[in-house]
Amino acid sequence: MAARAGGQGGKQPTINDVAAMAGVSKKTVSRVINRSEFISDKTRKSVQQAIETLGFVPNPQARALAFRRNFLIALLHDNPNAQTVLNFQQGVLDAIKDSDLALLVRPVDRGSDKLLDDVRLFLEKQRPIGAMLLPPISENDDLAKICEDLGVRYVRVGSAPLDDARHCVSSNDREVVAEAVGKLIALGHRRIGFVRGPAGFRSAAEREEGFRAALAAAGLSLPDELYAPGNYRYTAGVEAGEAMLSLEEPPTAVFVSNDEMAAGVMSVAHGKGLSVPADLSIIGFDDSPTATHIWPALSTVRWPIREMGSRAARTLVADFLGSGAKAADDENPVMPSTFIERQSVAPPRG
Amino acid sequence: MAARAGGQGGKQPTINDVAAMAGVSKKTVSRVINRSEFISDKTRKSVQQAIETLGFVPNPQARALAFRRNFLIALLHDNPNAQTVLNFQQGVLDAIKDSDLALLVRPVDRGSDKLLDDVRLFLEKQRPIGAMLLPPISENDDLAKICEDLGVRYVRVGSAPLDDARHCVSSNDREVVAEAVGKLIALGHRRIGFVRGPAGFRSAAEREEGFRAALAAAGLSLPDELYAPGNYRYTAGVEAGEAMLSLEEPPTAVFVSNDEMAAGVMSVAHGKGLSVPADLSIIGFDDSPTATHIWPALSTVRWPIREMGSRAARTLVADFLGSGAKAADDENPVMPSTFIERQSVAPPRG
DNA sequence: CTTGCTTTTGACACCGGTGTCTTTTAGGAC
DNA sequence: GTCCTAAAAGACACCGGTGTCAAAAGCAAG
Repeated sequence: MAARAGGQGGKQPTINDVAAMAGVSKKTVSRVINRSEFISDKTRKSVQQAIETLGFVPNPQARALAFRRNFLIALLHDNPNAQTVLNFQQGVLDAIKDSDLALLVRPVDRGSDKLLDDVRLFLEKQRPIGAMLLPPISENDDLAKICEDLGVRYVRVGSAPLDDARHCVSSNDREVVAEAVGKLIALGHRRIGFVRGPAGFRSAAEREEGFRAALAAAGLSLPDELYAPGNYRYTAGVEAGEAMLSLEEPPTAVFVSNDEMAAGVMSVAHGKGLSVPADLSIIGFDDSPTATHIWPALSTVRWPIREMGSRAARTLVADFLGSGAKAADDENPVMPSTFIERQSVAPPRG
Repeated sequence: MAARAGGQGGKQPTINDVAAMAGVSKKTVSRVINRSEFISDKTRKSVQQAIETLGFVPNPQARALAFRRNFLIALLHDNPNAQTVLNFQQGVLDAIKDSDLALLVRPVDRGSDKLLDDVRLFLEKQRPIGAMLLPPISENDDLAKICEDLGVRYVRVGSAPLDDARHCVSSNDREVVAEAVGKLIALGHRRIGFVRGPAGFRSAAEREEGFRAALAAAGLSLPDELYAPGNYRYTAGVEAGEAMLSLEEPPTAVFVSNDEMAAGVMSVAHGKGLSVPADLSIIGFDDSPTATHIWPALSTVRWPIREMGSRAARTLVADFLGSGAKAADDENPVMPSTFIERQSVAPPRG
């Protein structure tokens, strides 16, 4: 009973059915499907008519076999953060929902020494038309090279340009961080702490550079005790907060490299009876849901990850469809991050 | 240059290469790949040897075409919450990472009147071996029926059993909520507010029933002003909090149907200068990252979504592999949620 | 050494499309 | 009307596997 229900005979119509109905060869139908230009309008119309009538949908597996390419986009990530991945996914799906592409998700383990082999095998098997690399694995040049070798288009997502425009979508973390920190300085803050992201992450480095640039521009320095390492996790924020807020002369403001760690710093402040923002101003990064869920709502930098997802997908699709589609080159691959002011920033006391 | 790099001749070995090397027919190789039992040990070994030597990996597209089935698992969801979806994904991936299945993600729009057609078309095209339905769309019986019709195995995920054990993985929200609320009562709370999830969500109904059961067991009633509708979003929590905490006689504790809304209620409390938990105890649901990011850390019910993902995937795989694999039936399809005590609960004042 | 099974293996068509190359058709020039 | 060329359509192999059914091989019994 199962799998045999439905229309006439219970099977999907195939290209042969369409060909028979339109009175042409299957190759001609194939040409219509693939929008070949060597076809007369008359034939095209009658074939389209038949396709319509039968409700024909080309079988993707067969096409994949013949094309030696699957109509899929692969998303490779090492889950830096659930929200980031899902927002990105959402952006990708926004972009491909009207194409007949589907999204294949593949988490990988950047720590594994089999990383490269895993990815290569995965791409060889699935043969997607394109792959998207999320940070931090987007920073791995070997992965990009594998894609190149395998003829899989790819786009790398990062906090700063990682590759040429065809292969990269990035944000401008550095500038925006500098801008945000500039505002703290303008408010009168002089002792400003910094909590860094994990070593080896380009985003962490970019944010640090933005931070330092802002200090430098104002002639301020960053004492060692106001600099904390971190790993983008809540607990690192807690540790950094505990260290800095126990100082004899604690900072009046902190820039924290992501929202999750910022939440950790804020918890410590609350725990010590400090008022945010009156006693301590905090700025985070990402504009994750956490930023608005905590109290007071966190001033942060909105990272346009969903838009980057759409953009990355459009780049792949345009590239795949060839010159016909609007080339991606005329779009700027740098998507602006923006500083969002909420309630966690105020002038320093006194 | 691209796509032609690599080993000898630059192409993947095919089943024919293996057959030639082992001196058998391709059908025999196919039998080895598919673990057919009608094969002599001697032949099997020599074929496996050849497969090994050549590094042969069967082409999934070709198999999909011949099998009329893709080696994919589809995840259908209507993004109830990013964290939920991603955790579930993670669970699925834990379970399938050693099989040669891949995960296809498909968000759908439950509001759309084309929902059923969309899903049907998607499944007809992709022909995954199985599909997983996340709440709230898992509650839609028509979707399950479509899977059934198309011969796609499916698993529905929910807050209570939605289907028979082969087709469902669920948690026991009701009991655990009752348990959690029971603890509030045991601490001495008598005026306990409730913030509900969206209408039409089974999880919302289950949690409400658990809540009411706990009150009933203690002989307490739920006055109208302590009952707030909600939609699982932060802002709904804020609204509910504003309404309840402006009452002349505000509740001393609230059970909120998810963490995100609980964060909203907590913000309002902070804004009104109320201390949590001294003035107001709050319990949430989900154990999302938000629960630990806010201050004070939220007591909540941990919803085992990742485990449910693994379990759902294992059910599909076992079903697919047939009787050979451990049948799913001997596992209990109800995964226990657990109450987690953190800092947002205390006895009522005075 | 046959005979009669059962177990293994192979030949060949087929899944549903696309690539290549050939043939047919359509048009324009003469 | 004939010839030539470009555009359109078709024939057929092929992508890399699996299903079906027939043939070959293995083996116990006669």
